[in-house]
Amino acid sequence: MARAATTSDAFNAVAEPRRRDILNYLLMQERSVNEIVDAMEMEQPSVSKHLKVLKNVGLVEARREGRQVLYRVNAMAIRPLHEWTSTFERLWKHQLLRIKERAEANSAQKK
Amino acid sequence: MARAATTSDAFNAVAEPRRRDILNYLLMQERSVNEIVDAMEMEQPSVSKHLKVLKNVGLVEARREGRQVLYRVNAMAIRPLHEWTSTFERLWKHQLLRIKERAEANSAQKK
DNA sequence: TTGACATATTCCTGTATGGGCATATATTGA
DNA sequence: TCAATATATGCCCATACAGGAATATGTCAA
Repeated sequence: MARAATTSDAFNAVAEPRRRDILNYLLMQERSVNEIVDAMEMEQPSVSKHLKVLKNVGLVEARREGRQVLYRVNAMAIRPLHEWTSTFERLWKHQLLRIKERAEANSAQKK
Repeated sequence: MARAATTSDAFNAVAEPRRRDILNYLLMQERSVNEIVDAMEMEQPSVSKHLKVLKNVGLVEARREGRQVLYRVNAMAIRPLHEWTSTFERLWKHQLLRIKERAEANSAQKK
């Protein structure tokens, strides 16, 4: 078996950096394909293909407006990622706390 | 160009479901390779390879204990994922709020 | 040193990728 | 209907996988 398809879930879809770039760009407002092309400095076919992947996993939605197609983020599709990472939040907070404690102990010692 | 290497960053590393499974399993405590093999029901070489990828991007750390090698999660490496997804948090909360409002308006109408 | 246990590495292969390029499809206005 | 604009799709190719099988490396105990 090869790697899981990019369209298999949001995790695989956002693994590609350019697709994260696109999502970041769409964060503020919906955009036409050409706006994305200009902003990302990518070839138009590339952008269309990335948008197709993002759409397949529900990370973006599209609507036609005349000749243009406007894409927008569907933030809900990012929630599973957020929730999965949150599972580890307690761990790194604990880790940060220990780092902080150590730093304080260190500076106290230097006095 | 092909897909980015699984070892290029945490995003690519956790795109693989089995690797997320392993991280989930390591969440509670550090584990030897064989413990992971048993729990995940995967072949030992597979587990070792996944662990190598995870280690390459800093998602796990290892220490030798006699014949065994014990792996543990390095939660800090998951933070970038968490922070990136957090960027979209406002959006889905807004979306959830609107859904809630609509539901309430609907039930009020039915009265 | 040797054998047994634990883990890592190598080789193989089918598969899906992302970019570049050309071209198809869709929509509008004349 | 035709040309122009906007977007999507198809094809090619080099690449990197993930799993399976075999084997190498490392560590301990006798």
